[in-house]
Amino acid sequence: MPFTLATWNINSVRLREEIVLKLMQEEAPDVLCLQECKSPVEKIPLEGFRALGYHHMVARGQKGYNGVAILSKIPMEEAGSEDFAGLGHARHIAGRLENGVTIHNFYVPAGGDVADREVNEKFGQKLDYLTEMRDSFHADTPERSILVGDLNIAPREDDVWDHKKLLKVVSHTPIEVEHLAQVQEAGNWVDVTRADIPDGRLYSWWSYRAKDWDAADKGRRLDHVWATPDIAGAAHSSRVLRAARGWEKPSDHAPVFATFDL
DNA sequence: ATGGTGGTGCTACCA
Repeated sequence: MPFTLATWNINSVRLREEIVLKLMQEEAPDVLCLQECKSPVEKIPLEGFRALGYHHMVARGQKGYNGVAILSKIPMEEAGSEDFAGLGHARHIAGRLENGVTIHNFYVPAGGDVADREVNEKFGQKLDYLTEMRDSFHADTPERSILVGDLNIAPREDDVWDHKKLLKVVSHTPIEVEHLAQVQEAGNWVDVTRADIPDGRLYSWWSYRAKDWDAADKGRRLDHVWATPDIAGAAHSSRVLRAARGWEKPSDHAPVFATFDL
């Protein structure tokens, strides 16, 4: 049975319940992975989601910050969560669908403003988080798995609006890109989005601070869909729903989709 | 070189 998955940094699931429902109604992914829910799990507004067929959820939450959730129309059981770098943050949850596919949903630390761990503790935490992700996939090679989320890194030159201007900007520095590449290598992860859409600029995030985000188009591809090689070939129809960045009271991220024929 | 816009929950912290 084919299924469609979407990943979306929602920047408060309670404030943006209406556009989550809109996405569910208009796009109806079978599985919706959210990041930055900014809500304790028990305060996620499930009623409307259930009414649209999303009867299954696995989630981790905390008050005000972080938070990840997987909402699914397909039966799903929890498959663990990790606290990489020992931050005590709700940044990872895993679910296993009834077809045996495991989904890892990550919200990698943003890393603060300065790309130097000596002066910016948050940058060090981001690198450490990625290193521990790498080690965990190295220790336990994932199979039949999908990894999605806001990884807060735009790895390729065509994942940002200006490669040279962003080389020293957190999210596109060489050391972050190298750390992300090591996570990818450790799990043999295939970048499904770029396997599907190999050429051209592609973004999933546009700052709130731009006057006209659409016209300026100073975006970055921070949100990713990866899969293990045993199922990556089943993926197709990848896309970024750019229009969602222009919806009422938008998140600064747009949802990223992929379909798997499994 | 700087400040620009948001969310959360109390005054800054985070993105």
